[in-house]
Amino acid sequence: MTSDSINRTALELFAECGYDGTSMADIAKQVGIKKPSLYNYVNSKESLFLSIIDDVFRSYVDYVNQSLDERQGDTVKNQLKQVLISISQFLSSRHLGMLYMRVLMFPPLDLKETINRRFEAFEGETDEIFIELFKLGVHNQEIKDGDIETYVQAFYTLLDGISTDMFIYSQPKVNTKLESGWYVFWQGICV
Amino acid sequence: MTSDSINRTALELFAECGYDGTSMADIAKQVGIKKPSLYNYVNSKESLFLSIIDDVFRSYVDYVNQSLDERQGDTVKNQLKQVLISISQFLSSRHLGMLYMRVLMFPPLDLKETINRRFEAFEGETDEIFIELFKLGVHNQEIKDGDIETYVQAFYTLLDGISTDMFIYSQPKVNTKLESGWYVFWQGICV
DNA sequence: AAAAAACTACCGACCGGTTGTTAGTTTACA
DNA sequence: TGTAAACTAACAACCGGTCGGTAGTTTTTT
Repeated sequence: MTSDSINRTALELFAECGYDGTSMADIAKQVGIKKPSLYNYVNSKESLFLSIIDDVFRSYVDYVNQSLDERQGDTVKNQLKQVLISISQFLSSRHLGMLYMRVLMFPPLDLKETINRRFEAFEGETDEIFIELFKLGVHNQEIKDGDIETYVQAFYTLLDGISTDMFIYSQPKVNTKLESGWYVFWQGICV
Repeated sequence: MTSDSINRTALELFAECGYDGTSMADIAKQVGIKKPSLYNYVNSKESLFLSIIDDVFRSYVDYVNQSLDERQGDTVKNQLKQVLISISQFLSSRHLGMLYMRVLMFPPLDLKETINRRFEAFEGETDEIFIELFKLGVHNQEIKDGDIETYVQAFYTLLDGISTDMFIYSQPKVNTKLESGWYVFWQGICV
């Protein structure tokens, strides 16, 4: 389907070159049609971009949820580490992850507010999951009895750190950083 | 001086709108001159951008060095936390920090290699400092005797996480994350 | 001290090329 | 034959960058 091809290509180019760095002509060329033909499938560059952003956010949340489901029943330690690995995998699936981070940190200026609103709608979905997970860890006596909120925030920060590193350093370096960050984090909260 | 004003304005716009999102006309307008007059001070958009990037990298390294110098003789714990705070301050000076992160993570595609080369030239300058600091901490029996490289990498990851958060969350939220991240990190490595 | 030359700072007009987008027309398929 | 999807042609607006030229100041020469 041409429509799918347009979405795939737009995702790739927006991720790699940014919103301003991607022209409709670029997209059309890579799809294999002429620029005006795009408008049989798309209302505007802006709406194409926004619809793709929605897909990206949704994929992210789904990915986290799914990878946790698969490990349900496992130790909290293993579940948490699995999340770290899953998210680093999601982000390393180049285009999805790249666009996710790019748009979160540096959205095109005129779309900033729109994007922020859409992001916050997704953000809450993951919060609850982690709070429960850390509570369970404390209950199971895997994790030191302390302020849950502190643990969650520290975990998010670790997550953001690794996410960022994926775009700066090579894959092996990122793995080292993941292992190091996780090691110290777990030392910091385990009983 | 007009030349200074151009540099200040260009830094601001490149940071806020990105390379592709900033036109020479935009810069000129904000400086208060017409576009052709810009070219009395600047050879090209590209060279203007690269010279500003160099300034940004240099500022970053200088800032870290200076904030460490001021705390020399203090406990390693305090010195490390000071670095965290200093860098979050540097990054929160909106435009310098914003352009630093933007260019590191999502450089304009045609300048990617050039920028990477310039970054690596600066990167090494901070490495040595941290290794020595952690070694000192172990020697002073503030820090558990373990793999120094692991500690440094975990610290960098914490740093990157907080840096990233500055662009996603509000200042109070970032402070919470900094405190949480630091608390767990230090718990993870202290004796 | 006066005249000439050089320099600085700036601008309007313009270049070739690209941007997102529309209108009207042809092609392919059911 | 009708409909969907592709096309060509064109649009106004903007892009980075250059040109020739004009004031006003500074420096050099006579």
